[in-house]
This record gives sequence, structure tokens and C-alpha cells, in this order.
Amino acid sequence: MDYNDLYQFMLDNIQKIVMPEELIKIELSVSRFELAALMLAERHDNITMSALAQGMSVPMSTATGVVDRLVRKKLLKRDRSEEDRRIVTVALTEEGSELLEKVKKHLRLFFDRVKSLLTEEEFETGINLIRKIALGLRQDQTVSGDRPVLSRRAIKIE
Amino acid sequence: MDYNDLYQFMLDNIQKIVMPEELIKIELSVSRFELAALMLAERHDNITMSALAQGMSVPMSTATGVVDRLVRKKLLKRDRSEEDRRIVTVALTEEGSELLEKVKKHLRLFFDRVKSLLTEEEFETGINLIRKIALGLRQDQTVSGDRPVLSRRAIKIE
DNA sequence: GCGCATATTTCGCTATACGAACTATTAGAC
DNA sequence: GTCTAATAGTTCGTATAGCGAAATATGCGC
Repeated sequence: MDYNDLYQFMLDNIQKIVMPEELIKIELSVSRFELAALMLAERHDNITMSALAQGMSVPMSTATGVVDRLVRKKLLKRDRSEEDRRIVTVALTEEGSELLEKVKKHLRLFFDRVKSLLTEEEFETGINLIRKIALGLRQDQTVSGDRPVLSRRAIKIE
Repeated sequence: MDYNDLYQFMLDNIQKIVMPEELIKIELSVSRFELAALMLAERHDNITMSALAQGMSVPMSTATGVVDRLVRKKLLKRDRSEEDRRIVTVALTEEGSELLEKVKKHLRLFFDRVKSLLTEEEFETGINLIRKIALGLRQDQTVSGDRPVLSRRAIKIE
């Protein structure tokens, strides 16, 4: 497997490269940011808008929009903190939790599908490789300076 | 590694899940569809709009939009077939090819980065596992009926 | 030539993402 | 206390995206 093979491989799998988001949407009718927000809300009880925005690496105005939609869909609820009335916190609704359960179920299915394609040993090896790579990449990234919360808008051509 | 670990892992990597598209954009100021179109154009000389749309699994109206933007950015050029004047073909410009070279370069760098994190042997094993999984998943998919060019719009809630 | 099929574009609509300006609340200076 | 600056979020305007339906243009069969 050399560079050209890799490139070829990417080409052959364009659909999947182009699709990751679609998978989510088709199954669950939430966008990737919405899913991320739900997951963050699950992880951190009563997460603040700022934390949410940071967690997703988007500006607050975007986070507001994402949460707006999720509230409209009744997957999240907003609340204002009593101690500091500037702060808005966000939490999963019953429906939101249910949706996340569905996500997990899908994930489990996928996980199982992959598992079924490999031997026990291959699977373990695979997981370890991924872990190793993920860890390595993360470190590389951290080393290369206190990345300035990367600006997400690409520079337009001309 | 069980389901919960996996979910946890996803959570820890939300940024990357949310970001795949951003990586492309930041580096190259093209969207994922645009990149896919360029790659398809590279692959098939003078590809038709229909083929392009099919290759990306999007309706023609979307493909038109994508190509419009790429033409505006001077990365693609449109031409009308002489034999059948209904057909519009699309080809890379010089600039388009250059951009793809950049993509490949990025890919190579990433490839090398991953390589550097693993031993030669680990790397080979990894590639083989991926191949095996990709193949397996593809087969699963094909088995499950002549999938009807999946509709890409999610059903709205309520 | 007529009518139907094919290839593509145009149009209108709905989402999304985001910067800048604005609002509300808190904390600090005096 | 009250004035000011900082903080947390939202609103507003704008640009881009994806797409279905209708429109346009061309080719084909007879």
C-alpha cells in the first residue's frame, strides 16, 4: 500500500468520505453539530452555552442556533442559572436521552458488524492500533503550540 | 474495549467527528462535495454532469451548484459535448490539478505521520485490517438489496 | 415535423454558520 | 452606592448549501 493506493482507496470510498454526516442525519434527523451538542449535554450536566460552544469549537452565535433547533425539537431544555443570571444552562430532555440511546444502539450495531468481520484477535489488535494512533496524533497536535481555537471559516479564494 | 469505552472515545473525539469537513476546508477552501467533484473529474476525463452527480450521490441540481462554484474558482472548466449537445462535460483546469496535488501532499503527510507512530509491522497489520473491514462492510451493504440511491434529506421531526 | 425521452440549468425555498451589534447581568473601582 | 468594564448570550443580517420542481435545450423514432 503506497500513496497512490491510498488515494485510490479514498476515491473508491468518496461516498463514505462525503457521507459521514448523512449517516447521522438519515437515521436521526439531527445534524452533526446537533449530535455533538446532545452528546456534550449528556456528558456534562447542565452545561453552559459557553462550554457547549467551546466543546464544539464554534462561536456562541452558532451554538445558540444549534440549541435553538434542539429546543424546538424538544431534545434539549434551556435554563437560566440562579446564581449568575447571565448564564444559560442546557440539559437533555427525556426525548433527548432517548435519541442518544438510539445513537448508541446504532453505534453498537456498527461495532458488532465490524467485530463480526474479524477474529477476536484481529479486533483487539485493531483497537490497540487505533488507540495508539489517536494518542500519537493528539500529542503531535498539542506539541505544535497552543493552537488558537482554530478559526473555522476558510479563507475565500480571491 | 466495550461499547461504553467506544462511546467515550467518540465523545473525546467529538471535534474530529464534527470536523472532517473542516480539515479540508481550512487547508484548501473547498467543501467536501467540491473536493469529491474534483477527484471524480481527475479520475474520469471529461466526466458528464450526470456521472458526477451519480458519483457524489446527489441530485443534478446540487451537482450544478457544486460545479458552478468550482468553475467560478477556476478549478474546473465546463464544456458542451459536440456529439450530443445536451451533454455538459467537466474537466480540471491547471489550477484544479494543482489543488489536487496539494490534497495528495496533505494525504501523504498524514499517511507518514501515522506511519511514524507505528512500527513497520503494525502499519502493515493496520492496513490489512482496514482493507478487510472495508471489504466486509461493502459486501454487507450490497447484499441488502439494490439500495435506491438513498434519499439524502432527513425526515423532519414533527 | 411531432412527441417523447434525456441532460442540464434555473428558481424558489429551507437550513446552516457566523460576525457584529445588542441586551442583560455581574464584578470591580472609587 | 453608582459608574464602568467585563462576561454570557441572543438577535440580526448575510452568505452559502442542498434540493425539488419547473423550465430549457437537444436528440431520437416514426
